[in-house]
Amino acid sequence: MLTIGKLGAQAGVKVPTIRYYEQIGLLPEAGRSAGNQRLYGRKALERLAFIRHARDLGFTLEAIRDLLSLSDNPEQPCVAADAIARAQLAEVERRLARLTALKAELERMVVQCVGGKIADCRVIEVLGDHSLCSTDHRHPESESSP
Amino acid sequence: MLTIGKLGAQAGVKVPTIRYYEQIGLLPEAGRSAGNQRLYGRKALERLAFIRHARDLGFTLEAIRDLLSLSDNPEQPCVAADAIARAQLAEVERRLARLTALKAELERMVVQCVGGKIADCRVIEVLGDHSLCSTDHRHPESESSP
DNA sequence: CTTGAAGCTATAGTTGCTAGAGACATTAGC
DNA sequence: GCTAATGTCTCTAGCAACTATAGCTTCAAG
Repeated sequence: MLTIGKLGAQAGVKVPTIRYYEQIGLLPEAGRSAGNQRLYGRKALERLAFIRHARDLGFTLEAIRDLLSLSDNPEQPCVAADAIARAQLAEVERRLARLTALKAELERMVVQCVGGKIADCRVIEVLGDHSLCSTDHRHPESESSP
Repeated sequence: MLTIGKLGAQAGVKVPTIRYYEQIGLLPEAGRSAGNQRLYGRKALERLAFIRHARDLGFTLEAIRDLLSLSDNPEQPCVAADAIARAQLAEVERRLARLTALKAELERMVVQCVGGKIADCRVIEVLGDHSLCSTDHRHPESESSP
């Protein structure tokens, strides 16, 4: 049996994060020791490693919740899991495209900066005037995690 | 003079977001009409467009705060602005590298899925066992906005 | 003059954690 | 056996960067 600290160390997840996952129902409530400390077995470790790995791959907690409930029913068809993974892949591809455009624009910006006064600075100037941009990097369509 | 709605429409920023920017001090407090409604001039529009553009390029509000105060002092040297832009470029490049690795892993995952039962699903299996991965996509080093 | 859109304030919710306070449990060294 | 150092407990609040809601007032068109 593992205490929460050992579990976290083995799975690569911080202790408060584990408690948070329990709180939102991603992990089942752990058994407790005589002194009220959480104790975990191998199954909990596997489940937490699954979550950690999926987070590393950028899945949201909501998607992970679905994937976990799928993995809890091994007899069901796997189309749903496949769909979640494909959606995540599509999301990653959209972000890649967007970041590539941003990179190009930022490069243009810093390359043009010749290092004089702010009044002559291309960085400030370009930020103030979108028409100086080459690509259309508007409409952020959510850039967030991850 | 523009009402907050017109300003938002012109700059491509939602009305509550403008009020939020004012609240956190990114925009100065706007003048008010007789009926206590905010009124904006050309300068406010330029400043908001600057913010919007920088957000589109992924700068944090904190970085934008710095860029704005730089642009308010046009006689200062522009190294600071350049540094902020370069830092943002480096950040974008790190995210690109990471997303590229994620994309490869996700592709491997979905390609291997043959569509049977969950018990045989590669997606679930790979998520449960990191050693099945080809790349080391661990240590997220903050994937967040944008 | 009325109606509907747009504005106002203030508060709470989102995602995925992270940090802190103050109290109890466990373990290592002596 | 004792003490000190960790580790764990609960609870609350905070982060970014907004978004949404409620309940009100003001404005512009017909």
